[in-house]
Amino acid sequence: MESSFAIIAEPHRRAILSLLLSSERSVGDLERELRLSQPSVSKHLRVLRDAGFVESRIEAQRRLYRLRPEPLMEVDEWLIPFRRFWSKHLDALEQHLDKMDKVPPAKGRKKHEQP
Amino acid sequence: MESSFAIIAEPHRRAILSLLLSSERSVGDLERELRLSQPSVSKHLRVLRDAGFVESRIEAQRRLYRLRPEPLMEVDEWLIPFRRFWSKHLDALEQHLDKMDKVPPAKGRKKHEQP
DNA sequence: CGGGTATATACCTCCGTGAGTATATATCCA
DNA sequence: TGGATATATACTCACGGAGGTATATACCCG
Repeated sequence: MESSFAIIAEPHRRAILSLLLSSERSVGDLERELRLSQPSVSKHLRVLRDAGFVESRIEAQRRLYRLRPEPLMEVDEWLIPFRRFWSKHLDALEQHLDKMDKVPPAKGRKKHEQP
Repeated sequence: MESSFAIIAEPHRRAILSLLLSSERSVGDLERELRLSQPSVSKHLRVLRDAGFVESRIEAQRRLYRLRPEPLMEVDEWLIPFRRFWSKHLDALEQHLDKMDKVPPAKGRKKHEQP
């Protein structure tokens, strides 16, 4: 019951997902491409599969893993209000930076601003 | 130098970011809203600030924290190729959006708001 | 100045997790 | 059938991170 966010916090798992973007791969493929031990790859794939990020099909002794969209879509949806936020504020930010660029810091003296 | 993904893997930190969407808040505000000890809140804010997710301004003895857009934009960018991927799987997309839809299905196709 | 408030830091503990080695399971082929 | 290949699981270890308590720091106001 880990959140999708926790799942993709792991760099190797993000790498796996990115690799699977182009085509499905076997555990051995990923092992070589990630330069990680086979059990580690298998365990990451287990986590990803339990969370619905990937699914596998069997071909002979191999298991071919491929992407599934749903969990990352949840992450994408969590970002929606933040996208609204930064599209609202980016203009103001640019204006602000622009002003800082032209006007030297003339305001009241700056004290310790290191919280 | 933790990745933005690791930062937002922590549920309390995501909660902080969501709260800051509506308005800036002091540590005490967040402490009450999260029901977390003050030092824990401060530590999460420290992590968020070091990673650029928030910034603070001083008002009397309080520190008011507000959102900064950049780090979440990086996350958003990482998702771009995956969005392309799942837009190829329109069936699953429709299913998912239908499930998310609060309004009972109107006749025929529905339209979903999208930024 | 001194007491009250607000926040940050130090220190400790506990738990989860990622990595590795060794082993089990499964499938193919000669 | 037996050996080779491919993947999964069991077990262990070490490290980091999140939480709490206690304390330091900073600012306000009477």
